[in-house]
Amino acid sequence: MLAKYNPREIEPKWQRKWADDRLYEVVEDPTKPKWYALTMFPYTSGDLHIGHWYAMAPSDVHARFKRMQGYNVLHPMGFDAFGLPAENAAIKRSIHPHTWTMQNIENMRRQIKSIGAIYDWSRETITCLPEYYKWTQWFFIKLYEHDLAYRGKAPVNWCPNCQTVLANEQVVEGHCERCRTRVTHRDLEQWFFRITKYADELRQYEGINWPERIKMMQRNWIGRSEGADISFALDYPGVTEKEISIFTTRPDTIFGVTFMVLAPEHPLVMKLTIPDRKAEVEEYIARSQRATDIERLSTEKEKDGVFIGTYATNRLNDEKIPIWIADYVLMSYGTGAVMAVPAHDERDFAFAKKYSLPIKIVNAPPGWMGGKLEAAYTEAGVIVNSKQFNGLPSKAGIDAITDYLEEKGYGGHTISYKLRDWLISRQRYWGAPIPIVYCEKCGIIPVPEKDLPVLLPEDAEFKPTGESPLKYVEKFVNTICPQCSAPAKRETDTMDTFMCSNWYFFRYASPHHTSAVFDMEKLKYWMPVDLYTGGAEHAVMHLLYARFFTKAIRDMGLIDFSEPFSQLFNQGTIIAEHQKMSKSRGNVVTPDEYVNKLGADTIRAYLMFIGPWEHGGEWDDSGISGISRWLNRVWNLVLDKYKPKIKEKSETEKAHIELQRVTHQTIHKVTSDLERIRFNTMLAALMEFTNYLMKVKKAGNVVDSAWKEAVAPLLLLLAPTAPHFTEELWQRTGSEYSIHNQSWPKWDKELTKDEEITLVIQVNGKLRDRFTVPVSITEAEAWQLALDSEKVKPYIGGKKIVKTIYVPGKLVNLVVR
RNA sequence: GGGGAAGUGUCGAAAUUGGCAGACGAGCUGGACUUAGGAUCCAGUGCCGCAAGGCUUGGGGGUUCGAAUCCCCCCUUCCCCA
Repeated sequence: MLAKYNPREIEPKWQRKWADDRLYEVVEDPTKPKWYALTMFPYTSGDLHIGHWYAMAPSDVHARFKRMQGYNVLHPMGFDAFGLPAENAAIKRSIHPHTWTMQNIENMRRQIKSIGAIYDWSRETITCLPEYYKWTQWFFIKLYEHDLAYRGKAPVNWCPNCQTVLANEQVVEGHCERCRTRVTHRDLEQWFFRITKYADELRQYEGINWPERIKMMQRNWIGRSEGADISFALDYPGVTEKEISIFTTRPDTIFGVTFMVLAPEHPLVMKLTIPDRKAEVEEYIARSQRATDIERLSTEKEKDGVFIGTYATNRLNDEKIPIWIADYVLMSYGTGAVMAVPAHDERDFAFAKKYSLPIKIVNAPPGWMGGKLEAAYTEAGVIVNSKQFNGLPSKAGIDAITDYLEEKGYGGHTISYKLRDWLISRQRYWGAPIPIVYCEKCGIIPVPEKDLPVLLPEDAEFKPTGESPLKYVEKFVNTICPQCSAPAKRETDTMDTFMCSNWYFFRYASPHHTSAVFDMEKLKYWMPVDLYTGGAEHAVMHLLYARFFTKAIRDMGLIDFSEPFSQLFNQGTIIAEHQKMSKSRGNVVTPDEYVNKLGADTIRAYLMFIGPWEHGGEWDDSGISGISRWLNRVWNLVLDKYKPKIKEKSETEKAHIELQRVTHQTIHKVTSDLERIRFNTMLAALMEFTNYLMKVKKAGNVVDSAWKEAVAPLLLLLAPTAPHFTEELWQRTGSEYSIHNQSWPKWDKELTKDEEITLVIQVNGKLRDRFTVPVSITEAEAWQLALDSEKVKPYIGGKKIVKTIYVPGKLVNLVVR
């Protein structure tokens, strides 16, 4: 009686053996080509769901494939362990964030191990441990020393009811996530990284293989636009500012300015508002704070605003123009002020119509006779009503007018980005403390390297106060100045967790190195990452920050490459009940019960089979039995003894050649699908191969050695997908341990060649007949076949053949009339 | 609103990139075997039609001998926007 496939028994057995043998521990080996395969490390939320498997299992399959191809493969795993949920758990359930996080890691590590991946656990990296965040702090200081970190004022989300600062993700449609109170803003002194310095370089993707989609998203995020800064004169009693600066991409239309619009939160608004408009302006500002940026920028929403009662002067024609505020101008973009040219901007046009503001045409559309415009004319035209610039095409006008402004000192060429400097201060406990000391005498002093890490004190209060909990830990705050030894205070904000995930992939190269941030030799061997896989939700922030960081430390001379991830691949999202899986929605699908019932190998294969990896999709376990059945068939196919019905080789020639051909075609197909990251079709090919082998087995028409030559590749090709299953079969068929140390099968191109093809006969492009013919068929023979076909004759009888098309190996097409 | 991706059987999806539409699975329908199982094996399964045959890749138009694939317009869904 044949032993049954029992994953519950064999999976833990092999996992134990692989761990005992340290099969997947990896060391630098200059004799082998390296392959660094990285999956985005998970946040320590507590438990793993099927979405984590979807990220980890297929990438492990690819890494295993590379390993069998002879690469020295680094495939590490770790945990993104700092962050707000740990602190919320502390507040809600009185459990210390450290305890909560480490417990979660324990659980998640156990769950991840059940996948059966080749993770080298000796390299595990956890961002909330001092041995890691010491170096996060070290990098902060490097950035500070290179003028890439600075302090500045920035608004934070503030809940007046909870009296606390809120992270963006805690603000839901303008309200506090916890108490539903309307969120307001407050200015705080905070730390920034000067990512904008790299804005232009970050738009370039030379030498890296990234999805167009992600590059597009990053470029949009950076949002470069060329234009001009132009200052308008101000003269308002009691206000020291004598000018106001705007950014525009259309300086060629400056003579058409009929009003100016400031963002409601522009610092000059309250200073410039005349007394009897104050109430109205204040009310508008309050109202605009409720809208999100997306709502404010929507062209569907009717533009509204308020005149603040003051005028600015257009220095090019000395016209006085009224200053308005409107929420379609954002403080965060450009200078927070725009010159409004209603004739040539859609939003300005709508605004001018609504408030009956003048519309002055300065850029004439082709054939314009001086009449009024029905809508804003935003295309290129010819400059009119603009003094000495009249007659210039608008494109040339942009330069001419900007040059003139520059000459007069009223402004000049500039490039504006949507990208803002990266605010990294968090008024939170559970993060890496910013290693800075404030001394009354010496000012801002970075903590010296020898004093790192600045440890998070264990005994902080996590009650929401609106300030960092660290502020109330006296032992932490009070220190001495590293420079003059006078009493001083520590910075109490912690760093954004994106700073931790910014560089973890560097750490895996030498995770336990203590004398420096990296072991340079090892770093040089492994970096950059050859294939980085993860969800598209990190398209901008994490991936952009990691690129910025890499370029920044390159410029410090720490490394000599510019891009951390040579290839990027985004898998899709697994959803459940038509929504993203999340604890709060209660639709989390846990893999544990599936592992228990069906085994990891089945789930690995199923996740890859449901569709292209980049698609993701609804979790639906109804199809999983197809994989189960298939693996059971393979199990029986391999273990149930093959009984050839023939003895002499000559009899078997034709069947043997065909078996070889199918085998080699399968090797070719599986290899190229793995290379292209098309796991679903790879599995379909393996299933077809299995079906074919079942037929051969039933027929018994090849000799035993030929059979074995086909079964071995089947197991090897399946090994990355079903590592435990194939290891067991490999052993049971008496082969040498471990299957995972075997070489990837190679195909012989000669053997893959078909002897016969299907020749398709078309008439006027429509299929009329088909023949199985030898590949060697000549064009003349093909035509003979077509013309003699009984099925074709009725379609050509009595008609004239006007054209013939012959596609060798595929079809003939007769065009008749 | 802007930017992006995608629409193919009952369902998940294939189609080596302009050349046999629906591979491989799921489901369903028959059948075989039966120590009655949600097991295994065999056959069938896009739609209309008794058939010959016709129709069919969200809808409409176009290019081409030939279009799921390329171009234009429209519709729908999903993703991203500190």
